[in-house]
Amino acid sequence: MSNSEIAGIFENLYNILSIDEKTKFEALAYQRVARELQSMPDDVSDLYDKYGIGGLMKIPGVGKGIAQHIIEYLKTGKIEKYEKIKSEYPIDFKDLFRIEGLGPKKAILLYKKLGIKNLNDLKKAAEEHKIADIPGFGKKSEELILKNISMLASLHGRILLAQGLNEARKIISYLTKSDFIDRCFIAGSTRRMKETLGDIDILATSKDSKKTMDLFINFEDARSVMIKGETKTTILLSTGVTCDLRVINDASFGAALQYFTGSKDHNIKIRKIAIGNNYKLNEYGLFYNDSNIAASKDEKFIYNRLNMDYIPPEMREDRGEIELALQHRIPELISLNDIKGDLHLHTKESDGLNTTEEMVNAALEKRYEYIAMTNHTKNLKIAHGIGDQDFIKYFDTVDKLNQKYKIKILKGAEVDILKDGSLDLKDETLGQMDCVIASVHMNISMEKEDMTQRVINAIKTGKVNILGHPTGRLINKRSSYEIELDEVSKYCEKYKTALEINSSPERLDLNDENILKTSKYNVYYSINTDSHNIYGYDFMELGVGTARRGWLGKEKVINTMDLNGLMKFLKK
DNA sequence: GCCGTTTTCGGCCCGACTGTTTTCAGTCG
Repeated sequence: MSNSEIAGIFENLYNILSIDEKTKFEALAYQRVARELQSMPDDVSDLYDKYGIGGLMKIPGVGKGIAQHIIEYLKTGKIEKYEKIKSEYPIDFKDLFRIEGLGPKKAILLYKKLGIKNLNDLKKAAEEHKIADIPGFGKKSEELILKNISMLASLHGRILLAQGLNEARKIISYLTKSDFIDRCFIAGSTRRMKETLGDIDILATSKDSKKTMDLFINFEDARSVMIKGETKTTILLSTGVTCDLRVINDASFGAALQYFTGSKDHNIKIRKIAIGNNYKLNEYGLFYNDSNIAASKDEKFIYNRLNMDYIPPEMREDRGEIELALQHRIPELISLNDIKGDLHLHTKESDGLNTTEEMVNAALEKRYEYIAMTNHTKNLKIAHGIGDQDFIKYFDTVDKLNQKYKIKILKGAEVDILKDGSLDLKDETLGQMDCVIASVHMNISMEKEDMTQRVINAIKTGKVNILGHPTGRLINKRSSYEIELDEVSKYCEKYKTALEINSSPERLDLNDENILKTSKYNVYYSINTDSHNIYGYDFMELGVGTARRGWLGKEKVINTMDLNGLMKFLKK
């Protein structure tokens, strides 16, 4: 993967070039490409191999010059321009930037004055009280640096979406109990349903912003106050992430929600379009000749005034959605209400915590039309996977419950895909099932070609309805196994195997990028929770959010079908 | 260095907060 390495180089070029007035715009160009490279699903080296320099120049922000730099890196592992500048400023910017309030200019000043290259150097200099004397710094900044360094150890970096949503909702219910706060909404990456969050953004309208901020800093999970102002306050939560509260006038609500939802790249582009139409867009409104025309209503008016379709928050990543909106081609995305059942559930029979009947009752509360019981198979001993005989016996239980309850309980399994791609149950057993999920759980470190073939072999058995968590990644813990999803998708199309969007908080697998990638093919998806207890059903919103980030409509998702439609799809 | 619903040259998002200043620069999102 060359993308992140090259992005790192361009990021540093930005840092160094941005301090000089003469090169600050050139710096921006490098920064833009750095960000583009990091969010791009395709590897630049593949792109160059396949399409040459023209392929590289298709990347937004990449012109001839930067394309040449990328090629130079791919061929030699170095970029001469950067090597030269780096020898002048051998600074570990990434390390230093972990300190809040340190940016390129201050970092370079610290290097010039004190030779500081990294956090270690910085810590030493601060402890020796050398920082305060440097122009632009002072006693307070020295203290802040020391405080931030000691705090770094306890920061967790990015938290899972599920955690963030939880925390955000807790804050909102805390704030809205007061009588001076009117509206209170989740914004930022949480609203965009990003799989991990670096911070939490909350937006509130209030009659009394001072009182609101005072209330906010007294929230029970607040560990410390980082910034406190009239309109913006930042606290550090005990989970290790920060939470921003912005208080705005009710009259600016729509514009503010648009602005604070982001993403940054999306907003920059939208604001440029506004300028192109002689408007000015900021968090207070959409202005034409200094008169505010579309601020107080909801966000939709802003997009519509710019001659665009409304763009759902989950799509706002500058991945082509703006161009689509300008052509009025924003698709109708799936929503949580479209889901008619959950097709990946575990019970006590393998490693679940609840009985089948308890799981059925919980599904009834969700008003589901159907669910599928899909326990692990014998290969997965750690999860108490069960064998053919036990499945046959278990299906009697399911038959009885089907008599008793007004919900269709499908017989199924999450069958292991063995090393050679065969399935971990006999054909006769699989033949008695309504819904077969096949997943890779063991021997996950294989060469890309072998893993791809393994999964394709499983699909080619013709018994697999759903490919479970297709890449096997665990967020913040384990990267996906090597697999070529393009190839897999072709077979999914041919054998009517749906790709799972596993909604379990740590999985979210397929993720948004892989959904975008595979939806080029005529494949279906199944959004499942992989619940191991009755509370797991609630994770469905994470999977639906991920599907929305992958631009999916409900017509592509099999568990939005009614029971008849679903059974037709599952029939092999 | 890149880019163009006017542009192949002249722009490049924009406002809040902080700490350093004595009117502002740097950072952040």
